[in-house]
Amino acid sequence: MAYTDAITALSDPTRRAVFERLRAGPRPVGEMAATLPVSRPAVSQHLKVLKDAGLVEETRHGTKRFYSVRRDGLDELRRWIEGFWDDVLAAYKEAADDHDRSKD
Amino acid sequence: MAYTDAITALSDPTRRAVFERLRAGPRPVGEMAATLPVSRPAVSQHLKVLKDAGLVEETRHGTKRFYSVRRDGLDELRRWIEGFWDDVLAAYKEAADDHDRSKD
DNA sequence: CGTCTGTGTAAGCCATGGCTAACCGTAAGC
DNA sequence: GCTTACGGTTAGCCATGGCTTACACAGACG
Repeated sequence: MAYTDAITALSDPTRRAVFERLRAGPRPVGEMAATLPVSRPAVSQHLKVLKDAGLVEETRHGTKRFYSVRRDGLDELRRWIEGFWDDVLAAYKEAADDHDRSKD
Repeated sequence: MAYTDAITALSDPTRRAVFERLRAGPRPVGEMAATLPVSRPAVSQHLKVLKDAGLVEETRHGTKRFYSVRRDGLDELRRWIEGFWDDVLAAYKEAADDHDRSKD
């Protein structure tokens, strides 16, 4: 059920903004909070949710903590969508075949 | 910003359950509500959200309304994840390269 | 036309959860 | 050992939104 945690975590706009900050690589909390319209504790809370959802991981360097995207977490979500996508295409194709047969 | 609507719509468990019912093809509202733990109006409301998010489309047959997955909507979400995924891999590779260079 | 079937809509209740402010813990630098 | 920098945690407030019940509406059928 991990992909559901990922979707839930990414449903919040602020949390997506936090996550987007990690697109290009690891970032410390304070740096991200400085470019966001919410307080640092809020960012910290969002990072906790992202971490619990398996989308993010933490690396400590002294008193700083760098957060980065956890690729396995993102990949689970990716695979769910691919699977859904495949099923939808298959159902669509099957419906088209049925329609073709009905025309005989 | 359409993929954000898709993620927001899919963040609710019940709404995901509704959406999953459409994996294998079009379904009328009542049939879906019968296999879900919520009332029919609730399902109707969820379908409205999914429709507004571009994830679902409606086809009327007499008094019945068949809902089906709208492929364009799902594809937008798919592409966002693919793009994010590519960026993360690129950032990871770049970091590895930097690390290699620093070892000279 | 009446009625039954299938569904959307409106009002109101209540739980979830995101935000801030205040506080606590820990590593670094002197 | 103080102080400062960097962040996680808690308490409490308030908006969002999902659910049900009651109502409205359109097409099929006699």
